[in-house]
Amino acid sequence: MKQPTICPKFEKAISLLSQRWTALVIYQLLSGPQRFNEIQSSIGISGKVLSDRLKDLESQGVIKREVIPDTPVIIEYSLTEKGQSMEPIIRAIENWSQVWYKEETPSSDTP
Amino acid sequence: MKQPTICPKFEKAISLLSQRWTALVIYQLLSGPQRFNEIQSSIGISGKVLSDRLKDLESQGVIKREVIPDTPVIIEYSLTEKGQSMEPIIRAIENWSQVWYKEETPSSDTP
DNA sequence: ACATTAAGTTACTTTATGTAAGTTAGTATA
DNA sequence: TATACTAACTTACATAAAGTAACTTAATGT
Repeated sequence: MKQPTICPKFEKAISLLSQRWTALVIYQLLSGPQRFNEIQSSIGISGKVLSDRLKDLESQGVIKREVIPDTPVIIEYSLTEKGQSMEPIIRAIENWSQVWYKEETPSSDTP
Repeated sequence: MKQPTICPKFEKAISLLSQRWTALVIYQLLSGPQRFNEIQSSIGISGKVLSDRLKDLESQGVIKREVIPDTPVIIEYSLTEKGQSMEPIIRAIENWSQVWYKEETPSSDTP
């Protein structure tokens, strides 16, 4: 028995953002257009899932895929206006995380 | 080869929010303390996963679980200060969704 | 005594994600 | 000319997360 009374637009946005990696991909592209391998190595996602996500985000109009006929061909992903307009969401998350997560000592320099 | 250069605090926040249902649970609790079944039926989540999420969010200090010794006992979930402070994130998502998703005609009243 | 309700839990199935190897096209190097 | 190399993916297979439905427990209510 499902009777979610939640606004369908909001639900769509939530289901987009609560897919794993989606927010990180968008975050990454906020710093400018990037290529497949750049995104992959900077956020540590598997090629398979990144490929899925990029297709998905492209079909939703959040990012665009551009083929640059260099040799060999370069494929560049960037945010559309729709994607760019998600910046406030990402910044809100970033801001919250700075307030609520305390510094750790992840460095194992001194054993 | 993983070398994510992303701020660990931000990553934590993202991994919290990109778990399915997490944002909707928080959204739901923004309108006040609620009981298990209320949350379940309002967002359409399964009991199993809601149970998981509530434990998770509680252990992360985002929500609190309160046992009210009525008869039978009432269990009420509400946002902590940490949880409450996620409101700007949720509102940013809400706002974006209103701008970027156009009205649909989900009603099948007129075939 | 039997049914009902809230708040879960359990067992099992389906879907999503991860891993690693393979593909394709176009050079670059031996 | 043959072998290597790189970017951008795919594919096949393994593991983890989510969904479904039935079950549990404790305390009523009929």
